[in-house]
Amino acid sequence: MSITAIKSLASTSKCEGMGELRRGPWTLEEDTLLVHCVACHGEGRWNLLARSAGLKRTGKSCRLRWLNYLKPDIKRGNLSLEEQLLILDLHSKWGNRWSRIAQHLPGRTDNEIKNYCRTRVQRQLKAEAHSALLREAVRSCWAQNFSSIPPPHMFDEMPPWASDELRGVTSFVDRFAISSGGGHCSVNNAYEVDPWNLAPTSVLTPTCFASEHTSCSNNDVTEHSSWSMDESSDMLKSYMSGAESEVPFGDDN
DNA sequence: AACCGAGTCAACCGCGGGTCC
DNA sequence: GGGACCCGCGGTTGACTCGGT
Repeated sequence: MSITAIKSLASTSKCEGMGELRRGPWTLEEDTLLVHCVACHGEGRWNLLARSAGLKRTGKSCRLRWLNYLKPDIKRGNLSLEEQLLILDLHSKWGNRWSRIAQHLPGRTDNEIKNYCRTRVQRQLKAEAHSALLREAVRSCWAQNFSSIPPPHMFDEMPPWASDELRGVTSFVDRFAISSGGGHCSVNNAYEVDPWNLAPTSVLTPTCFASEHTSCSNNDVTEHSSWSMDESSDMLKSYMSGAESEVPFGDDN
């Protein structure tokens, strides 16, 4: 297709009246036109480039389209584990400096990394909400079965006065949370699948404890795919009685 | 088959910094 | 010095897809 033909297409497609700027998704014709113009004139001077190409787009829009989608060395597809770990690492160092992080991941754009992290953060927040749900459910379970022992803060930050017994239960809850994470994921294989799942509160299944029957399972307890509320409280009781080994899952760490 | 909610991702917006006149 | 313009960054939006019901 000649450049004239492309220009003609771009100027007539869905755009009435000269001077009106097009918005929304880019058409194939616009993409082709932009690629051609960048090949001729190079990157930069985006407003000028947009005008000279006859594109009814802002320079900004052209730049974004080129950098995030049309540039030849853009990588497509899922992020590899190495890339995910690198993002995790760099994000912990630099925070939301997406472009800076992107510089260390050849072929990945800041937009892509930003979207990736946002998705993870949302997932994390949800998981934390689920975690709160679990804590509340266990709290309620506790209230029914261990009413003689005050439960109020046992799943929050441990107060100085907390007994070793209470600390032990917190440990139990934490281990439960980790072990039940991601449906069928132990901590180890969750890490292999997705390093962001390493955060201890990020791996709860939503239905754990929240419904009448739990649906927790993990690699260590394949035989225990369904625990009732009673069974859960039994587990708490046996744990409290010092029979830690009876808790039906091992230490994933 | 239709609907709905969650997840994904391309694109837009606002702002700040740099440069040029 | 300051106004206009350009560029890049990070935040946000909205369309689309897909899986579950």
